[in-house]
Amino acid sequence: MTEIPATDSAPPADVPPPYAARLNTPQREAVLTTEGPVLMLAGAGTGKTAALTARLAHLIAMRLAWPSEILCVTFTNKAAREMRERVGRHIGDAVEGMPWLGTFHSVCAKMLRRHAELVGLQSNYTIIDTDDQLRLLKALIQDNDIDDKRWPARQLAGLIDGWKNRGLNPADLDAVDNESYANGRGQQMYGLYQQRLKALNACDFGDLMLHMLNIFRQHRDVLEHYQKRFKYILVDEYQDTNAVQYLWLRLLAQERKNICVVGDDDQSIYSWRGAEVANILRFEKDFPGAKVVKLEQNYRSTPQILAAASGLITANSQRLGKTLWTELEHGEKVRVIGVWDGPEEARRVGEEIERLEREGASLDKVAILVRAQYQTREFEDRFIQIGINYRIIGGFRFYERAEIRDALAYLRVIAQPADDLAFERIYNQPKRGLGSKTLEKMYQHARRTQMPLAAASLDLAETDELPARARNTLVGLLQQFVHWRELAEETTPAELMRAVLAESGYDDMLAADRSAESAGRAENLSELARAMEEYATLGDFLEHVSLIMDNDARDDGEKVTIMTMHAAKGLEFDHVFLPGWEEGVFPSQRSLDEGGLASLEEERRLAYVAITRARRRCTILHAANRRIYGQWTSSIPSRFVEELPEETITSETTMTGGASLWRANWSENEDPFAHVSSSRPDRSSARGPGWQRALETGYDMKQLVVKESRRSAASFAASARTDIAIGARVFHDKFGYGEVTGQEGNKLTISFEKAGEKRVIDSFVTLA
DNA sequence: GCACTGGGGGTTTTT
DNA sequence: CCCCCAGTGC
Repeated sequence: MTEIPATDSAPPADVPPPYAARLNTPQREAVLTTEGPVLMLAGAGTGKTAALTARLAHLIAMRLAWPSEILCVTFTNKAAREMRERVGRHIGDAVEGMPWLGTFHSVCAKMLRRHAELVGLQSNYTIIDTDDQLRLLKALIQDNDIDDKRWPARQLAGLIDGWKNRGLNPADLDAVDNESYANGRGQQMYGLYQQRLKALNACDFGDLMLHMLNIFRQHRDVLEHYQKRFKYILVDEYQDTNAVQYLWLRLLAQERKNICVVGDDDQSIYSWRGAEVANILRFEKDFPGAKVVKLEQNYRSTPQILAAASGLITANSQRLGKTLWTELEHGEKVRVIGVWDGPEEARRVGEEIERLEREGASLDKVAILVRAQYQTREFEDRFIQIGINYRIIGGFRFYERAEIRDALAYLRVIAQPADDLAFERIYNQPKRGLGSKTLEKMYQHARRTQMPLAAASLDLAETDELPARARNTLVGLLQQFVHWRELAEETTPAELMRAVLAESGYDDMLAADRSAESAGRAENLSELARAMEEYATLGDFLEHVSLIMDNDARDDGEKVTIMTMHAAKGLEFDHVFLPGWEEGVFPSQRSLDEGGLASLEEERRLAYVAITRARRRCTILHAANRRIYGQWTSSIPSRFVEELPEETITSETTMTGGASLWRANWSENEDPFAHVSSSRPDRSSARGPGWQRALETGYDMKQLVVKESRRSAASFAASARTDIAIGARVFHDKFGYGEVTGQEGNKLTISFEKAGEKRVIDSFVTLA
């Protein structure tokens, strides 16, 4: 995160308290304006975390509130952790007494433990994750004879999440919402889902907020209690709040109005999961007389990087408007590099990183930020090949791994015998010969008797409903659970888990598994046990696990970070590489197809976030050809490249422009593309003289780019080869011989003799 | 109950 | 192209 600035132009009036000493004027204003609503508009890298933590320290140091009387909410555990750490540096151990510093969800979970009965739950309710949610919904969909092919559980889960994000209970849905699932069964299914959760004494992530909002709305006494308690409210990343969070905050802040929100409308990149930029845009209306403080001095990036990002974002229409500036000395311009294709892009980035290494840069300070997860692959392949250490953030998180979820499921059943979802997950894991037939009977019985699944199973095992083998197995398993429950009373959670893994046969299963992953799985489980050491009770641990799903990979050595732009928000790196700036990749095809202008503007904000992660150097790349889902597609540079102010960038290319220019400069028989489809690791030797000439004369990419990208897809088709027609027999380096069955611009559909039907770029084939 | 095969689908991600 | 799931066959 942003460092506190070392210099400050404004002289302090008195001797400032230590927490305010290094703040600039607007930062200090945001810290010292304790009473009334404050909107802190903090641009990227302007020290908002410093200001926020100083404000917390100030409130406590001035005795305006006890730590326990301050509500401070963030979005991620990481942000909460960092805040706690930094506040701790100012106020010392008192930070331990800040029970209400946390994520929206953890704060709500804590409140809900106290008031669970008001929404029909017990205080030891389970928080289920997406996986459980999907399994539950799937069962409900099938029970209600809805075709889950046409109406997948994923979709319903998405809709329900969306409704909860908007603060809507089943009864609040309008006709349109209701129609959006299975021809008017949205409301019904949402209602059934909520009932089922209640029966399981469980809630999903969305419920944590929604239940508390419902409680605040229906129980004035509870609301007033918290309104009185929280003398000051601080909210980080306010531009990311969704409707339910907004409503929740507004209720809490209504009484005292001492609410300080921090955010940057230009960094709002989560609207697709319910965040509403409008919340920050209308703060002044919601809280009349709000003090607005703008943090505009950037301490992170060079003027060039800042200017490039600022120039880009001005293309957006809906902005509060800020002008970032910096006192940092000039650095390098943002580099824009055009390459031929994806593999070359990865090679190029690899070379650049090796160069940085030679210059003494730490790999920890280098990041590759991509639009979508699939883009990471190319870099991973390349880095393995040339031996650059890297880490990929995202993808599967620790607690989402199957073995971890299995282990947790055992613990959940031990802690809460009524946790059907957990029991269903492990009743036959490791394999005990209990299958779907048995499960069906278990469920039947559970439904009839209104018992939890585990209890019903025990009951069932005492009848002749099940074959003897299944009966014995089931009884044995349930007896183990009785034993483990006793064990839980007398041992630590970590010890308990080790015992469970050993006694359940899970360890044996992994040991017997000869697959490549099994060793890693066992390793993950011991890591889990290690993580459990710090918890005193099983309940404590389970609560933390369900809320803290992050895994900050252990740091072993310097590594280049590869991650999505979304995941990079709030981080900074000396050197940032931004590959894949092509129409359809970034901005993503989907944002272009759906969502209209708003969605495009969100992509642009994402570009802004991405560029502003860079402290020293920022390199943007785009490729002329990319393989997407196995199909080669020619691509034009992203419109965002054009929108970068010309004076802030330098452009270079390893080609003389787009594919069409190649063709203009080169006769077919010299086949300038030969090197592309070759799999030789070093292709430089395959570059024709024209390639070299192109590099030597240094074509001005910028101009070529503009010309190229202003073309419509249709005009691109004009550059298609005229020597190939449907029915032509052609040869392709990779796919062999085939017959052209379709032609669309420069893309051919070819029925290959061996490889089947493929879509390829015309320049990749020769007439046979 | 388990191994294989074919079809479908595939942004961004936190809690 | 690759992964996941569902459905089929043993």
